[in-house]
Amino acid sequence: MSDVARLAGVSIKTVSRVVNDEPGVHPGTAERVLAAIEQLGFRRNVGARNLRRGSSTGTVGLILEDVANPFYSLLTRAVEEVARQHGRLVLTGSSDEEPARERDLALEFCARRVDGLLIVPAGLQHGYLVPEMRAGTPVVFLDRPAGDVVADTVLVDNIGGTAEAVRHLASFGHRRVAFLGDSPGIYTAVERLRGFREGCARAGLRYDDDLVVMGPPDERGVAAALRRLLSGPDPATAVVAGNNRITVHAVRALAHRPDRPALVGFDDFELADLLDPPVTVVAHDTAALGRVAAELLFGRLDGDSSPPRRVVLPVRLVARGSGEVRLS
Amino acid sequence: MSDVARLAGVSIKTVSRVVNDEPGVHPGTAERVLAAIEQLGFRRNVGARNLRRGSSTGTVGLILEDVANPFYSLLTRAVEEVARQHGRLVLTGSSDEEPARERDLALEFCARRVDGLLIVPAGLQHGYLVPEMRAGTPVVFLDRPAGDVVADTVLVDNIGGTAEAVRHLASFGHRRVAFLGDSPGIYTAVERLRGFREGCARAGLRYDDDLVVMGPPDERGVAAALRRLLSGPDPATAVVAGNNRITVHAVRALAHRPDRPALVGFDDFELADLLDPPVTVVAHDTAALGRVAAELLFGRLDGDSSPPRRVVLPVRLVARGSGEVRLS
DNA sequence: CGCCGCTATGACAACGTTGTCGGGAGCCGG
DNA sequence: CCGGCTCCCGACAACGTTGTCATAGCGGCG
Repeated sequence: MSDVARLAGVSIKTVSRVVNDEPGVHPGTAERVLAAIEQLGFRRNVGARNLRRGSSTGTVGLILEDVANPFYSLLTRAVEEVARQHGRLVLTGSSDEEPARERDLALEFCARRVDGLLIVPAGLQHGYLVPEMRAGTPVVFLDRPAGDVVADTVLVDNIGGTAEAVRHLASFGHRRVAFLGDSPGIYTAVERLRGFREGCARAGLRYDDDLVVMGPPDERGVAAALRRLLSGPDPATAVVAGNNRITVHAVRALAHRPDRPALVGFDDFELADLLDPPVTVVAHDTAALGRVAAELLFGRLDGDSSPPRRVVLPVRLVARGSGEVRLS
Repeated sequence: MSDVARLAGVSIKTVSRVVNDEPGVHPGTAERVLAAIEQLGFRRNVGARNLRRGSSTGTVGLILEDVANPFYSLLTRAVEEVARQHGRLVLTGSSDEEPARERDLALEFCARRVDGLLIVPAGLQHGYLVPEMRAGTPVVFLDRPAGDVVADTVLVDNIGGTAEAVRHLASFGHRRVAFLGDSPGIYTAVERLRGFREGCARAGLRYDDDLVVMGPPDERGVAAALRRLLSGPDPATAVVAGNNRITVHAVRALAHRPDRPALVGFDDFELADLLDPPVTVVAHDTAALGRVAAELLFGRLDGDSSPPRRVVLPVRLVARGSGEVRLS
């Protein structure tokens, strides 16, 4: 900036005025300054500006499990869009479901003075955020609530969704319905399992521990679980898959089996309608999840200081075929 | 920081020393300072630190077309991973294929003094980056080269890939092969069209303008194009789809047609193997694209000042069924 | 006992920017 | 001719941090 000032023959304060479109600069002077800026390729240092003004850094942080997962990438895009409307940039980070990594990312973001944080929690301990929140950084949790801090939270109707999936399957005559869930450390996995039990109870199915498998959604694990669930004297005739990864792995594992069970997946996914059979899912508006969370965050940044809100977005069962297998 | 100093009964400089693990602080003093830091929830302001030290901001910028597209989200994840290994955070932004938006994002990133930029170019003019690059911000272009600046670039073998797709289809007897490409303003679309023509020439097929449709990859457009290509007196019997979006839309449009053409898509995508028929694609290592680009960038940051490199990653045809329809 | 050197600490300036304030030049009216 | 006003502009401090340098205290050694 001082280079620009020297070249234009003015003080740096005048350069600052021009850069900020402040009034009270002679047009001719402004022109000289702009020419100097152009010539030197000057770009204002936003960091220094924020330091001096004590103002917003114009960034928000987004922490999720894995951007490569289409569910989260949709969410990322939605957040980015709202951020753009509010003139903010987005710092993203994948936690890989590791609480320590989530924590490191969040604290790094805070050290960079993000205006706010959007977090898909990887664990249940978020006390580390308390000082930051007290210092004025709003935090919104997405998809899962935090274990031990009160803050805005946006969820989908996990319980209602899986319960509905069970009801749907039971209405086609299934009595042996299995549940394939993510690791029991994950909130949504536990909630969906709860919904599953609730659905069983309502449909008058006997809940059977042997029909539940919880674990990380890798291809081999899902395939092995399915082999077990579909064998034995009293095999499952229908499966509820607990999230998009598990559903996809299940579809792949079942592709060449003659005795395919009925299948309903949680989370919609691209091409579900083109598989054979098309996959019935409990769908929700993923983009809305991100959008609502981001809008809550920006509401806080705009001064909304009402008590923390918990928003639960509805789900709906999309019947496509894989879940409508009538038990003979 | 001065609050911490006051509480610990030391000067801010000593606090700074403690925060930075500098030697020469009495253990007892350090302990008092750490206690004060803990009590006040103090977190160092990285912005101020970078300002003073004139050092790296510890962030890199990534600009691509749309994170929600699985191709780009894979790429994002790969970049993030490399960045993490180098202790950097990633600022992301979607350009939506609009040059102005790409430019705004890039300049915002530069104003925030990112250490480097990774860009999937949305247009052909990148002169706006010259001052930044001269000022020392390394830039690496991914997936497409920049129009008018020389910089590191990582591409996939677009020409070889489509040429191979045509060769493959021709080997099954197809003579009327169509090409469905993205908008002609996009580098990869043009390159892949070139590869298509080259493939036609090598396979002894007559190149026919009527068999080429270029345009934005929306569902309706792709469906309409396919209707046209597959009708008339001399319809196409095989189709090369120019990218993952187009392939997916094509699969959907063709799903319920009796006269399905053979299909080869560019870019692999999840579930391609489970569709009916499984989709033959020209695959490449998307994560490697991001990884190599990011590594090039960090190489520059580590002082590599060799001439700009252009890396072209190989592709390979994955035959799954949709492309192996022998013409009767 | 005086000087050296080492340890632990603080005062100060500077990073790039902007808010505050003060002042010079020009103009007007009295 | 002078007071006051407006228009432009610059000097200076401050944001939170760290590099440089100075210094007080203290033990050891000749």
